[in-house]
Amino acid sequence: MKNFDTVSEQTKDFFQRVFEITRLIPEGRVTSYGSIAKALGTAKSSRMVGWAMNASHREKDIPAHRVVNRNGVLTGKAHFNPPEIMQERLEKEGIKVVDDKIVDFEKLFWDPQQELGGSD
DNA sequence: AGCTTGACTTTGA
DNA sequence: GTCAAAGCCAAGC
Repeated sequence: MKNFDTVSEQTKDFFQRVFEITRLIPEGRVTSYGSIAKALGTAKSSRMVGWAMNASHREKDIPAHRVVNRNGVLTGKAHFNPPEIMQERLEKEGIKVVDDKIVDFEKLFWDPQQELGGSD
């Protein structure tokens, strides 16, 4: 098991921001890597967000299962402890998942910028 | 120092 | 609508 202690300080800090937003995701809601990345101002590095989710395993309260790709597909399910956990947790929160895809994804989509910006 | 890989996104055909 | 390729940033070998 590799620790992310080898990553740069800047990257660690980046992870923390991703975790912070991921923790803000309400139950029954989901978001995409790109949206989180954009909320952080690094929309181009959506991969880095996914990478950060890998680091989320060393955290405990990171609802990484609420984070999917832009298609609403559970691309990262294979990276979970038991891969099936991701879908199970989503369904437990009231989210329907069919063929590793979230049903009504656009309706369940949660935009982090909406919370951070507070433009209401 | 250079090439490959990765929980992604966007654009072109 | 789907498929292929490029862009992107950092880590691993």
